[in-house]
Amino acid sequence: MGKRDTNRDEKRQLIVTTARKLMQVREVSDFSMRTLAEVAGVSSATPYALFGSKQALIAAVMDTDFADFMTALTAEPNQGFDVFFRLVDVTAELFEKNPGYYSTGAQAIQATTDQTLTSHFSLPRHGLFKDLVSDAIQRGEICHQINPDSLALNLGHQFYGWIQAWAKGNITLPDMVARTKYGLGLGLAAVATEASRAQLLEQVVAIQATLPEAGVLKTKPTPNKKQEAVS
Amino acid sequence: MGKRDTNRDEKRQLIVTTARKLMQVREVSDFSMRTLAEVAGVSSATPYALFGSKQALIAAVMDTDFADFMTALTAEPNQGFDVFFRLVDVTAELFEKNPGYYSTGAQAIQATTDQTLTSHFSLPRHGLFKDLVSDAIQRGEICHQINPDSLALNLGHQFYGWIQAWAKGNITLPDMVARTKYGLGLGLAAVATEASRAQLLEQVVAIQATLPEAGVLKTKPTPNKKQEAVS
DNA sequence: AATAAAACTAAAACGTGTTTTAGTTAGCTA
DNA sequence: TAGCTAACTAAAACACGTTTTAGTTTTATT
Repeated sequence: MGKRDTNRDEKRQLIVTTARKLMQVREVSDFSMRTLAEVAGVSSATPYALFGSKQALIAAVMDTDFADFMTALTAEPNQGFDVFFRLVDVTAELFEKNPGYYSTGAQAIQATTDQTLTSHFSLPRHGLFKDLVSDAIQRGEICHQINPDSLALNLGHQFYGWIQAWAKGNITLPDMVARTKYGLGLGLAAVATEASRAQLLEQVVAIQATLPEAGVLKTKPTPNKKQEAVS
Repeated sequence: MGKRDTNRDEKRQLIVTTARKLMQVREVSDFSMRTLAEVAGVSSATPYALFGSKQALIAAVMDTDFADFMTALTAEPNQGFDVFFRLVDVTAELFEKNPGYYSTGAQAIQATTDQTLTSHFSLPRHGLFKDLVSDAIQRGEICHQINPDSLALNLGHQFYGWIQAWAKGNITLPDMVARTKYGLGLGLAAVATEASRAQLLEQVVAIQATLPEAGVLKTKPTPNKKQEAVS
């Protein structure tokens, strides 16, 4: 690798690092490409030359932490259905440490129409779910008619959806945990073999008791930004 | 209602109608507030005075069709678990008639951070699901420990998520139907009483057979918009 | 009819993401 | 060392959503 490439990589790193800092200061909107360029001491055209778009840049930022994310997820002992629930807990713990960061990232990922970006994140997550499902099938906890791919996709879909709801501020983090566990619990209970099923349903009903009513959604009044004329 | 209000309502109607026309011409981006104002023969400030934001306007547009949507959904005979599956079919049929329109609308609804707008759409849908679940409980098809509110929210969440995936172009319409039915089928099978459960699982497995592999996601190459210098 | 209030307009402005242009720097190669 | 090329810069520009300003019309009230 020549020095040219090295310099480019260093600049990429610099921009990614700066972007991460900006993403962590809570307010999602406090992060424009112009201020990023200014803070990083770089032309505002450079991030576009190096990453292509704001979303691609954010993806690159999150990518650096993604390894940590995956190891945090897979570090858990892998036995029984509880591993799915622990997955949710671990994710929530991670989010709690850096809410602004993950919220910004999740929203950016979801806002993009670039398929490569989304699959870049969805595929590893899907792989993890698929492995967990396959293991459960082999342990005889899930009936063998089930295609790991299809089930994993459904579980991942639910997970992802509630994460997005949290990122948008529609639900709190504990709520996200409960609703995700509820969804995963249902999906698993449906295909669980008789032995595991009863216990799973018991857990689901227990979670259900902690859920707030759906009607109680946070609602703000219509944003009426017209201020009255000051006489 | 005085003439002032009448005029305002007429102007609202005019803008909504024009907006719907623009939304139907397929390309989501072919719809800027400036062109809308121009086509409607109205100042570009007027839609903001009357609706507040682009998203609110789109919500208003979709609102006019929402009644049709709900009647189309509820027109189906309400018996057995099949009603949930028919719900998905009816939605897909509606989407197929006007893909650009519903796709634009769904994306706009999802992009907004305005809670009132989202709940405006999620609440009636949630109500429908809740009613269906309650009915199923009373018919003894779903065990009575289940809280209709919680289950309905989960089913609606899955439904909504796959609709969004379709609106973003991540999956095809038949795929949306299959994956949604798969998800609903699982959720219902989990809580179905013994009698209904076997049949439901059979249907789920049948749907599963039609699902494409998760790995086969549409992927485009990274958007490399740099064109080469023309010598 | 006179006046106040509201609705609407045209036009400019702001802050975005993004692209383009033209010029400069820095590394590589002959 | 000389020259080529990729990388970078500064600055302007574009289109967008949105807001503001100031002026004009329309309606309701007295």
